[in-house]
Amino acid sequence: MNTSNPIPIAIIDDHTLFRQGLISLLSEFPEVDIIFEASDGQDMQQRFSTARTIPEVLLMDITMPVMDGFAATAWVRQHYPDIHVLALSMREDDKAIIRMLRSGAGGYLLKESKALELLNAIKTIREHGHFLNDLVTLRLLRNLQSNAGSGADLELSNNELKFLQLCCSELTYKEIADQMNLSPHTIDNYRQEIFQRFNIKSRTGLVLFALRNELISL
Amino acid sequence: MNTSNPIPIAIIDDHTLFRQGLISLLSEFPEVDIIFEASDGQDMQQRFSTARTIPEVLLMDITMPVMDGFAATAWVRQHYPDIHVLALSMREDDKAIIRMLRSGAGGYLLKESKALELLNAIKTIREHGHFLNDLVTLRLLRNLQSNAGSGADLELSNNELKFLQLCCSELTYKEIADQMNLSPHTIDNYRQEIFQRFNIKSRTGLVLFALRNELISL
DNA sequence: AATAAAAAGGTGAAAAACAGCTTTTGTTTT
DNA sequence: AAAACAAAAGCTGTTTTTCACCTTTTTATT
Repeated sequence: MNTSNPIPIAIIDDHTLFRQGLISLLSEFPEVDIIFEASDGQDMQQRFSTARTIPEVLLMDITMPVMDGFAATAWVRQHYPDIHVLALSMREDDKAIIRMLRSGAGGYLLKESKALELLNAIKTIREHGHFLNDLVTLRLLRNLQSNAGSGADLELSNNELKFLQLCCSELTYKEIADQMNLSPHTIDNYRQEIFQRFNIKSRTGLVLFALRNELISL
Repeated sequence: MNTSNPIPIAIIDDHTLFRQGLISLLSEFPEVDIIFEASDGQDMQQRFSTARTIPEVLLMDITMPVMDGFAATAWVRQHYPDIHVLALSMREDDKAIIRMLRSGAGGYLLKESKALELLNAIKTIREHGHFLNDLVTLRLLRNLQSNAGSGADLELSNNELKFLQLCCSELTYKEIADQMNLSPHTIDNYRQEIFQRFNIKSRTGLVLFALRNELISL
């Protein structure tokens, strides 16, 4: 059946140039048939409601305006469980990959991949529901290991969060205590608690931690 | 002459899929002729040394490993002043646009543009040396206005930069001194100097400063 | 009443912040 | 080539902040 009829796919990406390029590139392969393209998740939803035929594999970008790849993937997987999503992004950070897989993507491919890799991924994902390359398996493993080690996924009380946010400034701990209407000792308790919970050793570490976990925005 | 012979161009972008897509897309237009493609600035330099013909317009990405778009553009403009560079990126922040233009790019196009816009930009830039769309002119204006206000652009020596980057860690100043093979006193000089030059009052402030000015990446 | 969690307290050592001064090195000026 | 100058590197202190460890009080939970 693989050779008989082409795989119907769709492309969701906000970069027109990339989208058009991909279409042009894939049109050379008879194995795939592009049903539609969309510029973001919301756009995609509309295409679904009007499309005559429905794709089997979606090539999904992450960063998009209005409705991003995470939300779009989750929506598709909920409403069309038979459709498989192949994430296609330039981001290669753990957070993006993990979250995309958690949202229901069956595979993750970097935009720096080659055309044949993409084609292979599309075929594999249609047949098996997932496409696992080194990139993905490595990140999954790393995620598991880091989760097993530290255990806790950052749960912070309101005060701890506020404290961390105020740490990302030139305020001294004493001044932070003032701002929060608490004793400096209490602040010191927060500090110490967070230090050991997340293996942090300095105020600088606190700032980096807050930043990396997007607790504050620059 | 525009219609007689096609414009020789080259594509420098680390994302293979994007590159190939673009080639496939542009090959439909007889107005352009793709001489070569490269995955980053260094790769591009090699192509230049081996290429039979030389392109007139370069489609240049910014974020690339080894040698990025800024450096690559500066190199091209210095060694081949007749070649025009059209920046092709997803980044639309002032900093990237301004810096790319300063490096010698004649125009700046987002990857979310349409194919015809790209074609138009290529033609314009070949003929006039620059392609100024709303995106670019707006940023240029804004940059001018903001520069009139603040004035100072952060100039940092190599050591100061390295120092600032190392500050964004849990290393103590003494450890930073070790890493840089310098006396702690010298490190203290750097610190003091930067403190007063940029009105910073604490190590935390240094971290935030480095981050906001994109001296380091998380 | 027992328990757990949050807040407040104290002490001492290490690191960071700040001030002031000298020497070396490299560049421009004359 | 000497003088002048600026930038980088080095040194000696003092004060403040940060950090670690431990105890007590208060507040909420069961």
